Amino acid sequence: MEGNIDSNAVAEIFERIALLLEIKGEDRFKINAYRRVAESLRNETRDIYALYKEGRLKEIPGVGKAIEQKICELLESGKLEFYEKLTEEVPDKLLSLYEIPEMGPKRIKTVREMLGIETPEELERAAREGKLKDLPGFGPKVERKILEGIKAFKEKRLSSRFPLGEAWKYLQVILDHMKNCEGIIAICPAGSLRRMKETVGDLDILVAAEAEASEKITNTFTNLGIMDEVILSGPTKTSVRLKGGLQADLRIVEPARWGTALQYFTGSQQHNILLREAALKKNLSLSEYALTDTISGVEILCPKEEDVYGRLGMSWIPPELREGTAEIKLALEKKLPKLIETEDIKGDLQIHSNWSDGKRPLKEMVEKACELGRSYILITDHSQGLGVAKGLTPDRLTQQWREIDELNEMLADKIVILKGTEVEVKADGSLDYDYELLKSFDVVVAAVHSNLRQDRDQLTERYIRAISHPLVHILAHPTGRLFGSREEAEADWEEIFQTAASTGTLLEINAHPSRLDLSEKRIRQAFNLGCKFVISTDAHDIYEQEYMFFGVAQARRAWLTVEDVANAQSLDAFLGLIKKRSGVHHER
DNA sequence: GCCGTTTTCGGCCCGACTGTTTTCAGTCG
Repeated sequence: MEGNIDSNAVAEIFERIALLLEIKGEDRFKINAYRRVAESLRNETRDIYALYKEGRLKEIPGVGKAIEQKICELLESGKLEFYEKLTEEVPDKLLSLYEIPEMGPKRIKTVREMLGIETPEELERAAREGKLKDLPGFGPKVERKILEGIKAFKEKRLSSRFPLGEAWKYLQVILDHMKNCEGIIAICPAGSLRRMKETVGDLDILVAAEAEASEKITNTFTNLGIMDEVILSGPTKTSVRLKGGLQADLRIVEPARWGTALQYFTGSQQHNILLREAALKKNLSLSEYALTDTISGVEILCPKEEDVYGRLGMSWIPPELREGTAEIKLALEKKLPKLIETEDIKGDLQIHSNWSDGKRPLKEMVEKACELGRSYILITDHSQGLGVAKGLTPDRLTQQWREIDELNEMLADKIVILKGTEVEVKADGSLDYDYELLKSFDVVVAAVHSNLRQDRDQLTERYIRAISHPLVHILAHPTGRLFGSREEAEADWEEIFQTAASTGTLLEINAHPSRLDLSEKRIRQAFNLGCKFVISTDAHDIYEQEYMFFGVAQARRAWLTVEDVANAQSLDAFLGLIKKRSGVHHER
């Protein structure tokens, strides 16, 4: 059973401790230790209770004796005396002051000690009355910036992140706009977009160019059609706000320093910190400009990113793994897994046509799949009960199968079209087609679309019943989340994944950018419980079949390899996986 | 407070930018 404190909740406590210790003026290395553990815990996908019970908490990077004890205390009692003592000294309501731009630990400490300010409201009043500008470390400009910051804070304009798919569309517009600009030797996204994080804070774009070309490139960038305002612009760095609110940063570097610059701007911050620490152990100091020998002071330029990692004795680390977890250690040992790639995907296992709610005829969807080099696809139009999606009755299914047969004949040397369904899981966990009909599909994909707000136990039971059905091969977009409009359904995912593992039901990683479901954390959790996966586009239009790479990226972020993904196998191997499972269950 | 292919003690990423400064502190990524 999952407890009520998960690793995210523990991370939150340690993050708060770090921030409070900063205000208190504690040793900055101790503060970093807490911050690092918080970051590790946010990335931790193993069940923290299990680690605790097995005495393996120290496996979490950054957890030593003292922090291990604190985690134990939290898990046992739900409280932490150290934290409570700390907040007597430094009240935690001060933390909201960190939300205001320009307010860091030193200034928070100052306003508290000199003016007794503890909240944004009190800070705003003092700023309006002009009381801040005379404090040490403040001044008229800081005071004005703080007032502007509070305004943005109140209007909730700060720090909103964009779904990866949206940020990616903006990126395409920018790349398209820049592609004919003279002087660009290389251009590449960096930051969390390059790491394919499911949400993106801002768009970092790196350009390699000689210094003379900088002005022209900058001008091209700031003349973007989708640009709202230029925030700042210099010879090497330009920041703009795009219409819609996303910030985009352009950075121009000389080609000889491309490797270190791309490495630095890709991050994550935690990854960079650990990488730079590892560099220092080899007497090399790493910055975005170069590796510098700390003894001789000689600069080593790295034109390629591979050079940076290579010089540090590591294999190149895929951006999706650069979160400061275990990747640097494994790269040093040259033991990084070979991650799955989009080119490894042999078949797409969720495709809709205008037989149900897809926008295009079956034939066009199949032709696109051929063009993308798929060797098999599964047509998964909706089942009859999903009226809003023109779900198929048995009669219409028969007609559809006739068309599939014809297409299979016509395209026999190119692709195999499998007959499938995205069958509705009803509120009680039963399926929307009867057993006999289900048996006639090549592959059955089950999905929950309605009543996602059932109570937790009911919903869990419903999923388990569906997964345990002997004819269900794949569970589509398992948690039902939709970016910006629907959170993951509340259910006991650990139990559900355990059932999927024991029944051999494959879990879908839905590549559609509005879903990305399972999330990377859930993939990892399911993987640890022994599940296998498929990655499907859930395409409802031709072009959406190209979005496979979004799903593959999430799989990569969860460290999956070809072996973990059923549709990265040949058709025979894939069907073997499915048959084996059905066989086992038919014997019951 | 953590950590160890030079260390169980003595280290702990690096730089840009801004504004308040008289040589640098604070914030940010």
